[in-house]
Amino acid sequence: MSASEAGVLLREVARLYTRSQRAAVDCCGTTNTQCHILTELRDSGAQPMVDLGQRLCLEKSWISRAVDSLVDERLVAKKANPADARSWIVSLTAAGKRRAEQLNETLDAHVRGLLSPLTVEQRAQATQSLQLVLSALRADAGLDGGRTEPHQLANHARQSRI
Amino acid sequence: MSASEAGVLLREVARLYTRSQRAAVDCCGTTNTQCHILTELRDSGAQPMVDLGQRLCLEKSWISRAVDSLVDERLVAKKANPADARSWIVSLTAAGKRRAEQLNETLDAHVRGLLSPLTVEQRAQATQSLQLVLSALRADAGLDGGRTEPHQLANHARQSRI
DNA sequence: CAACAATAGTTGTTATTGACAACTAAATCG
DNA sequence: CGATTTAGTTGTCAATAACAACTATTGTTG
Repeated sequence: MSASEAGVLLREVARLYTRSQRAAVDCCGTTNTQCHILTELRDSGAQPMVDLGQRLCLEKSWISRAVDSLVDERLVAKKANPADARSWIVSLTAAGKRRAEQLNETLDAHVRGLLSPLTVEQRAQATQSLQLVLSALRADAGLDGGRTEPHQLANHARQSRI
Repeated sequence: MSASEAGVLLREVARLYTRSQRAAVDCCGTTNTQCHILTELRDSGAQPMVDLGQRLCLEKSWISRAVDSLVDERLVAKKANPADARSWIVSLTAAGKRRAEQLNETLDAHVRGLLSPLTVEQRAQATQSLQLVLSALRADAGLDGGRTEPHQLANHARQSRI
């Protein structure tokens, strides 16, 4: 289990889970990222799009379109931000809240099913480890200046123009 | 850390790592999936496309195009299968082998960097857990009849040849 | 052996995820 | 006030992937 296999491991896990998850989410009539936004709004409350983008480490254009699609489905609402006329406050509608709950249950059930072959201890350990990996990924994606490469999300700082 | 958060956890890890990895792989001039195929060929040797698809849990059409793109780059070669005129044996070229090595080193280094904030024990635990999660995902994706949904990849009872 | 079903691979089409660039409008700072 | 930064929108592009329809072979069965 040398560290030299970690690359392949994470890669496979990410790829296969993304696929697996799509099927699970599908059944609620929602796509993966919509689902993310809903969850984020549920957990962090109403917020402008920039915040949403930063929290999810996603680009503003992507957020903009994803949010619009959710607005079309009446799952979220865009309200004018009294503090800044350029920005919208995005929030869950009642239907959005319901959908978010439903999605979360579905996804949790999905993962529970997925990990059901593991023992209780293994599952606990896996959850713990995933948490650590997630923190590391978050740090890499947005919060430090990613030595590996800039990535445009990792900076805000430099990259002013050009 | 109740199990009820596992859904969000895996989801985030998968999403963020996929993104993070793209940047790492990019620098070798290879895309994520090409990278997968190269690694698989390196690890399992020359094989027909069907096998490749089964091993990676990917659809034949996707494999077909991805392999073609690698052939265009002279990283893999398609040779007629003497045992079956319908199929090609896909193998790494010398350049492909080199690229596969390079990619693996790059990805491993990437993950090592990513997980460098963790302690040695945490990393070991994470690797172990990821392995378990991966097995679970593999089982879900292809090898059992996926109670969640069939998924069309779930149907290869035997691996006759090889 | 001929008819037919299954399999390998190709091609066309579609959807999702996401980045980047260019733009508008509003905010902030000197 | 003017220059710059920021929030969001829109357009375009690439990667990832599934599904369906098709060709060509292979395997099976009456």
